[in-house]
Amino acid sequence: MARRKKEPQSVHRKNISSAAEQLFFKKGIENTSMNDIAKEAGYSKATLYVYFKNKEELVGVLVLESMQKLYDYIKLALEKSNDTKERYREICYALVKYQEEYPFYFKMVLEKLKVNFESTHFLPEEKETFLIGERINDLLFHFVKDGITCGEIRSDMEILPTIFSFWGMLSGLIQLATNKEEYIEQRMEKSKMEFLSYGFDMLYNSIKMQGEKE
Amino acid sequence: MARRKKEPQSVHRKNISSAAEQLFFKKGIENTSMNDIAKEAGYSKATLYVYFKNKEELVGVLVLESMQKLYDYIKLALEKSNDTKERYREICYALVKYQEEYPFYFKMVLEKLKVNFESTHFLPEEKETFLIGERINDLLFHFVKDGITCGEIRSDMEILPTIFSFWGMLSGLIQLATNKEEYIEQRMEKSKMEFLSYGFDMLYNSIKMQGEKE
Amino acid sequence: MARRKKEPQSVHRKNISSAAEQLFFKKGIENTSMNDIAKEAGYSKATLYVYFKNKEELVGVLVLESMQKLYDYIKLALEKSNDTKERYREICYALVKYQEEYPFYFKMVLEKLKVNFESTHFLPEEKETFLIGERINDLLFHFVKDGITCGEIRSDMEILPTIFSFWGMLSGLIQLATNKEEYIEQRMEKSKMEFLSYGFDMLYNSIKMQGEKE
Amino acid sequence: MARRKKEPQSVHRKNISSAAEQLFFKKGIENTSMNDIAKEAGYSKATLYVYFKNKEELVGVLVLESMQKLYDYIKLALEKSNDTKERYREICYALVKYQEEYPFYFKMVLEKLKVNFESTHFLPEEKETFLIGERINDLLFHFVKDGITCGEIRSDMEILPTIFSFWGMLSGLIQLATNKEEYIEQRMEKSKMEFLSYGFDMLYNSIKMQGEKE
DNA sequence: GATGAATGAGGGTTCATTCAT
DNA sequence: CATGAATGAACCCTCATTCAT
Repeated sequence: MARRKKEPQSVHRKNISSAAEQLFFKKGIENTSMNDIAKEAGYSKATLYVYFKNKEELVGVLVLESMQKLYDYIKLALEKSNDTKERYREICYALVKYQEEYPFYFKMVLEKLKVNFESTHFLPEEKETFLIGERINDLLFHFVKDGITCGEIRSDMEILPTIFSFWGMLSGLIQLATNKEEYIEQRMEKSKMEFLSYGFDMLYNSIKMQGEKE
Repeated sequence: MARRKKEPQSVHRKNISSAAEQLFFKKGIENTSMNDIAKEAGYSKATLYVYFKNKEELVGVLVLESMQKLYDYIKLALEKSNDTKERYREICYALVKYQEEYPFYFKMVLEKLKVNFESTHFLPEEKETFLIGERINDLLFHFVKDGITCGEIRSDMEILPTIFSFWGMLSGLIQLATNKEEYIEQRMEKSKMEFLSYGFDMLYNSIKMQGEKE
Repeated sequence: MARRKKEPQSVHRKNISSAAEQLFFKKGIENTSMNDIAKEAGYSKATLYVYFKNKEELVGVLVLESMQKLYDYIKLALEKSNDTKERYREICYALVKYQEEYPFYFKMVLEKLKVNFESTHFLPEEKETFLIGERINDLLFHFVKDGITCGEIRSDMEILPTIFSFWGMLSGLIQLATNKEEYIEQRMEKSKMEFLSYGFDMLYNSIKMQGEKE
Repeated sequence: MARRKKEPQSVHRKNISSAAEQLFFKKGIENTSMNDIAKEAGYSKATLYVYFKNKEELVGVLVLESMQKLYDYIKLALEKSNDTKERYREICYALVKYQEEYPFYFKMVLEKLKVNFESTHFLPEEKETFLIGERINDLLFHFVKDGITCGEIRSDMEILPTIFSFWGMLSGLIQLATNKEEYIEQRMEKSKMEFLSYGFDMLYNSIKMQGEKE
């Protein structure tokens, strides 16, 4: 078999992680074996272990990448407008986009990633993932704060619990919309996006300064 | 080994599914092998396949059973009060209780329910359970409708999308609260239940008739 | 593939352990894979794990068996005569026979079997193995004691250290004779057994009551 | 990475074998991978194969080196005294020291030396080491002969078989003492060295000229 | 000469499932 | 009907070794 050209490490890591990503997307993480990934990437199984310590690290890197992307999406969303409601919507759409690109990571963010402060054996990726998570929180924190400052969001909100509630609710909503898309279309005659819009708007009411006209 | 007394199929199915349920709760579905279940139930591994086509079907039946329980919880919750807000809260607590008892099914409800109900062969006495999801929807439908009728819920809500949004959001919220319990406690100095209460209340605002004082 | 007839468990265990024994004999324990054993025994690899928890247990059982055999050999050796020297020789021959049948266990007895009193996770086999070891010690203890009593062995010997020294020395001698057989034949013009006899006799002098004529 | 300065082969071989030796000592031969060695030595894995045909050869060279050291130890031991018993003891201690420094090589010497010296390609400066085993034998040969000459060792001994028997017995004894150290301490209330002394002395009796008072 | 890159072959182990009895 | 017995296929991972550059 022809030996590979000398390319920077990163290229191979990218090749592998891209293959993995695709398969994870198609079949889920658990149902994707290192064998599958190797085949998809065009490497031998053993080679995978040259570039990644193990499957966990591979997943970790992918999660990290996805969170970075999520951060970018949200940052961009916030820059699109100064209007709070507008910005809120953009964030929601950012989340939808994110979950369409990284459906399993989306799930993981909700499930697995139990942040373990004590755990001493953080993988480097986990540490970074955690930090990006915090930065995303910051972004949202300021978004809510600004909204309160300019009188568009109720002033009696506690910011942190609000952010977290939104996290949980929005991701739950998006996930349900995705998984039950067909059912929704049949029963409500709404497309997934229409349904989501409805849900997003509904949720916004819960924080909107009362008396304000939409 | 002495042959088992001839007992109705349903008894064996129950024995097996009960054992499975216990193990699923303790170790999760993926980490419970058919072997484990057989041992716990006191049957031979092969016998499991007499009563269930495969692991998937076994899971399917359990999911259904859990939904029956959820139905009961919600029904009970609605009977506790006539006040809409009160009833809403009771529903939320019912969901929390349900997810604590059946954490994995809860997850599955949100995920693409892999269990293929069509191909599962139910016993006659199990068949009726099949429509359980719809009955839960009915319950909620009437709850919202009643709330609108008596002026406690905004009249411009579309009931079905509202119900579904709540499903997604509440389950997302509960799941996040469960998985990030520790984090929440450290960052917000709120217990899981306090955090959830905050979230539940927040969400209620989104459907509450405006102008109403809480 | 034709299903096996229903035979008692023990038959299969025996089949497997026999195959393993043969392979261990030919290639050593480390170089024998579960795959090899399965093939040799005519079972599938997975079947091995039906009858043995893992490779370690398989080895453990074989070691136990071999020690049982060693015990039998020594017991028999001691019954062959009343003369101390004669009995000593028989013991030596028993050891030779044992090492020819179980060369790798012989090695293990010297190396691996660090008796670990503290270790709580004794495999059952390990416990039994340990006990058989003790019984073998008993046998030898009485042999030496008897020899002293009837004035054929020096009375100033400390029995336990003597036994242990003999264990180490005899096994070392036998092992060397086995591994260097060719070399011995070329350089000394002695067969392995002749060489061993020389060594055995030499060692006997070290405990023989002085002044006694051989 | 900067290419290495051009240094004589022997330097690289030494670097590599030193690294290997350290690791072998720490983790055993089997548990030390070529990867480990490369890292420890600061070379690339592939480079190891420039200087050594394979792992086996690397081990072979190390074994040889260790035998050189053993030779030195024994030579030194013999020079310490003129008294036969004294010299015998020093030899024993030399062996103990050797086995503590090179535990695995010690084992290999007793086992069927798998290292194929014939097919190993030695550097010129390593070639001379090849006959080291014979030279050790010579040393011992003269020791016994001298002992006989001065009437301290029984004159009816055959020298070569005696030497070999000692080899086997002493190494067996030392190995057992090492592996069963804990057991010995508990059962005999002797330290490893005390036990060994007892065994060494016992064995000496077997060659000592009778009638001699110790 | 030195190495980065790659891999074939194999390690032990688990598990859902099947089938003759 | 119930099961003991058996297995194929897969799992993640490791390692000594090779070869083009």
